[in-house]
Amino acid sequence: MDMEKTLGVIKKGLVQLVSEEELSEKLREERPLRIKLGADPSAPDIHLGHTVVLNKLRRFQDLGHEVVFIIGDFTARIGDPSGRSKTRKQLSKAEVEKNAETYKEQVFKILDPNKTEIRFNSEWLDELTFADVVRLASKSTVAQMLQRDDYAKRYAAGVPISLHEFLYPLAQGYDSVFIKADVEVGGTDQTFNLLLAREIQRAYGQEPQVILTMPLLEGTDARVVDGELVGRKMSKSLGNAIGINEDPREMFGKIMSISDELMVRYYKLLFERRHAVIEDIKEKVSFDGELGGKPLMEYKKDLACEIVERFHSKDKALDALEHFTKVVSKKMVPDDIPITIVPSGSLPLVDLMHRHGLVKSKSEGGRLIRQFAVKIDGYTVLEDPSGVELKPRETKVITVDELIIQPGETKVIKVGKRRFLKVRGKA
RNA sequence: GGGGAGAUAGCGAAGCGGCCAAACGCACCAGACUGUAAAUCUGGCGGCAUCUGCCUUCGGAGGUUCGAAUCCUCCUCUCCCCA
Repeated sequence: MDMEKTLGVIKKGLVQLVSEEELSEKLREERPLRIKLGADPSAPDIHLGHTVVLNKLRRFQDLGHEVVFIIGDFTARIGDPSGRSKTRKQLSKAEVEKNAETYKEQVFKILDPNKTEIRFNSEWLDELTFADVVRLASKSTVAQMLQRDDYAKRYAAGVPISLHEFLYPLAQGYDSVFIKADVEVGGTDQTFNLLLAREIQRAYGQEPQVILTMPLLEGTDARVVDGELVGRKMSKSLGNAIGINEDPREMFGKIMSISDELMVRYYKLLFERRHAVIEDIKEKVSFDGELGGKPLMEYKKDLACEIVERFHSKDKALDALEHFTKVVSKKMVPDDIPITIVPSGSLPLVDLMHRHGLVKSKSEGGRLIRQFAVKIDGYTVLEDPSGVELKPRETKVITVDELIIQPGETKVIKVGKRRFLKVRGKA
């Protein structure tokens, strides 16, 4: 493959490249480059946001380069402050090890294991003496550290920054020195760390790594405000992430709940080759979803199917699609709810819901019944119809305090849209 | 070393002796509506009991009071200013 083409593949979809000249230089050496990827094992679930970077690494592997995957077991014990408003908690050694295992297993859903070298940074960071650390720290300044956005913000807002947090980017830079990284890829939130690593490498007499930053994938809660897509980055702790190991149906549902504009973004960042589709959808989004041909929702279903298929299987994707259509679109009861055997006779309903995890507390159960959120076999349950004015509704209404169930009889209790319990009376 | 400010439910933030299980916003849950588990609107959002009852909660430990998130003492932690 010629240089132009190779650069084209590498440059696709990235935000920043420092620098193209250095990269061409390295590529011309015609050796497998060492591409660094750092991972913090404090959040062991890889989500769609991570896959943007991982896909880029895979491209490098396909071009014959090797990925050095550094599990930051040492740095996890320090805590990475990236994009945080608070100091992260520190992990114990045992937790880190367990998380690292989970990480590896997931990362190879995308990366080629034969071209991946896995290292733990405690291997070299544990060896540093205090004098070494002081020397490393002298390579940077406080003013430099405060350039980093999240430090600056926290400092300005009076949110504490522990001194040890300044050591994190330094340690990460030292990782690059130790493994002799040629290239490092990260999200745009890592820009500071990536750049600092170049400085550190220089200070240690090494050729600085080329850095590539990828766009951050917005979380599922991103919305359009004044025509602009705004949203925080996908992150497990913000609760807006879709994990690649998540239950296929759950995954599917989460994708279906994203806004139309975000769908375009996902198509773009997760499936970089599908420009035609994107243009097609974009046009529809701007026309409010009704521009002949395929309805927008179908595109969203396609996206959901593709994503589920990528991380699970075609069968799982089809199952998730069917489940969604059934439960969400048609509001039907799924036919594969596990059956719970309960004593036959008369059972207090709220108790029953509580005991089998449909509601967090009995108080919540009572509230939900009052809000007409509980149905039994399709009939809405009313707590006390005598005092309540019945609104006309499509489903029939029954009054239940006690659920009466005969031996061998089966009933389905539904709470809200997607909490189900199938009970069968004990024979 | 000196001076000042602060710690409230998942988060942010009011309250500053009884009307406080504690305003409001976010998140979350439900209902309506929808192509959608989106947006919007409405309601809910400590637990147990269930016709206005009880128990746990406002950094921690004591104390004052008929009564404290609110006052006092000590402790722990944080921020700011000066040196």
